[in-house]
Amino acid sequence: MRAMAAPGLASARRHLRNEPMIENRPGSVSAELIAVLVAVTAGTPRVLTIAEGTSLPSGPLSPEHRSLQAGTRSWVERQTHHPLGYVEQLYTFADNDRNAALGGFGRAISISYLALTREQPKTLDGGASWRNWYDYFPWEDHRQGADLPAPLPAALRAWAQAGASPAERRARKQRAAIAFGLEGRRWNEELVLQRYELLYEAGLVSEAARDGIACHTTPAPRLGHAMRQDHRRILATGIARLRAKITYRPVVFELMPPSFTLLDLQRSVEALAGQLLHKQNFRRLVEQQALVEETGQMAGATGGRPAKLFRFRADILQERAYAGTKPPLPRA
Amino acid sequence: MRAMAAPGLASARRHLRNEPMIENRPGSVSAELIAVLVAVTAGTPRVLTIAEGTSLPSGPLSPEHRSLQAGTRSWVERQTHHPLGYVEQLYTFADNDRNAALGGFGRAISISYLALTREQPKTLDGGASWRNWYDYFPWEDHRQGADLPAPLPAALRAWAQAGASPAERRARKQRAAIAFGLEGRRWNEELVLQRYELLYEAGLVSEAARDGIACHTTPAPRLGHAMRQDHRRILATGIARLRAKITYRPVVFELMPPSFTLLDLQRSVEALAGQLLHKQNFRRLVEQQALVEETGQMAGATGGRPAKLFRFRADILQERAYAGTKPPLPRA
DNA sequence: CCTATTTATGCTCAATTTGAGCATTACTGG
DNA sequence: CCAGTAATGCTCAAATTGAGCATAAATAGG
Repeated sequence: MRAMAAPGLASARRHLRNEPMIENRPGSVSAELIAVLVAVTAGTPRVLTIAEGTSLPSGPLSPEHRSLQAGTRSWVERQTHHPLGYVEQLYTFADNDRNAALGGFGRAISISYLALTREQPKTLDGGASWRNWYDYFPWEDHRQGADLPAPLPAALRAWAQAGASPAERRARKQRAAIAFGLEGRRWNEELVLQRYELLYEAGLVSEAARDGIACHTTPAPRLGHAMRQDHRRILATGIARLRAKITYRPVVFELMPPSFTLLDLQRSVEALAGQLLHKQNFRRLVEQQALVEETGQMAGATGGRPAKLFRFRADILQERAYAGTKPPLPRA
Repeated sequence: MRAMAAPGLASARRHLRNEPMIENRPGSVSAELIAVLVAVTAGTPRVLTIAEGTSLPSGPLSPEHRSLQAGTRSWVERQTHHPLGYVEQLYTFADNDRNAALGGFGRAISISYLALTREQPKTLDGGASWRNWYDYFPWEDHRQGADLPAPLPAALRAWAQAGASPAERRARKQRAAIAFGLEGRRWNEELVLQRYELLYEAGLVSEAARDGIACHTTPAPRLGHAMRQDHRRILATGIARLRAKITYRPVVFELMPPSFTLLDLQRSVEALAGQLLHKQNFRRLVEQQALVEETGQMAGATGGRPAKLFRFRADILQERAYAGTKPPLPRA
């Protein structure tokens, strides 16, 4: 054991002494940047895709990029022709399966970013399109009733029953209950990734079939639109991160137009969270946090009493973006 | 603009069609894994270092690693000779400055991980050592009074005053106030990275001097121990993440021995948070969350009334680790 | 044995925060 | 004028949080 420890430390120290590594370039990989670019348009959360909605936009990391974030920013801006408001690193994946895809050039690393914008008309390059993210995750939208898509409850039961041992069956059952808010538990909108991964393991999404994972329901349900590689998993990661983020940091603002009504703002938050919020409490929260101020103008035809228009307060926003807000923005 | 957009999309699509990229291997980098390995021993939060405490352990990503996390796990375990409880990806950095350090092999990517363990006696390889993390961030420990290290308040004022324009001076002042809880604001223990970055920009840490950043205080204070490259920034990222995490996920448990008193547990949380907690409220929280159960035994000489020993409840723990806890664990 | 000291543990209380709902106001379209 | 639809103002009870008082059970020293 002791002897085995040496190589790791040794090469770490070589780094530190600025000596180049000779031994066949260990750690050499190719790197690509993948973006989960989100906008909310007309109350629908949308994500930028390419290849008929089957891929997230991605591009190789290039030497001229000053930094990873700058790289992401630069080529996403090239594609969408407008600046990104908010960019945040999501996760880094290394996929051994991609060796083949890269012509034997060693392993590939994908560094994914979450970015927020407003959708601009007619700026997309051919092939790119905005898609409702609930096309990929229909079970995540609880704005119209909390019912899961039809085949899900039975399919989850079948999966739990297919466990090899009683202990595994119990564990599966509990896991499904937590993830999907079954058995009297409440739905937790932040468990997007956990739900996707469970469905993958249970063979209920096409990617699982593609990767040779069995399903215990016939005919096998294939929930939501599939994506190539693990892009849907990355999208799930992005959605989960965004849902968590809006509860403690005022990032919704990046998704809103310069002025908006409080209901507009609420609808956007609801679109992201996939859940409806209590209107009066939402207002109370927003107002008490003093994140917005009246523009003095009123919104046109809302269908009822006209609403005041608001804008964000730049000063407060900066502070909150930096330090976060104490009281959460939404809450089921 | 349109024309420029093509390359990004084109190479993204090439990925998707499984075509190898020819053009001089764009995106080829070397990758290393860096670990922020944390333990809490005798009420002190400690981090594993190498090279006399000036570096975090790091090693190249190697082809035999199944995944990034497995890679981190494997060589950290080799060095410390015991299994890691919890491993979580922290952040991925690409540093152009490292080109030289790698002998012109192109850019280097560092993928950092946060890992939690208990310190085991005598298992370290030569050169590695556990260090109190407050050696690197003395301003982060508020357990004995909330006073900042002596030169800080004046140095922060000097930095704010050195802003080029009135607007910049105001912005700097506000930023310092938010980060360090000045001007009647409360200290936010999660802003570890923001504070380190501010001190770096203000020239108040050695790394800034190394990188040629000016300081507006003489003699220039050099707060805390320095580390090589950007390892101190990575450590700050890890501490910030851990401080945030313990408020909504029961990760402290990875740092505790099999049985412990409630005060032991509280001291560990306090060590991480850098702040003291109200004892009775801490108990109330832990008990109400039902995360622990009595072992039936009592702790020996505590100096006063003997305390009950507790252990974690495996069942609840699993669930919480998966879904998170609603009520936060500590709270200033 | 008695006392001061130290820590564990049980319990109370007021201030906030949260979740939910009622009531009123101000528009639009018949 | 009336019905329908939102916006907006307010109230209320439950739950959570922050702080402190009181008591119990040990140890060390006289």
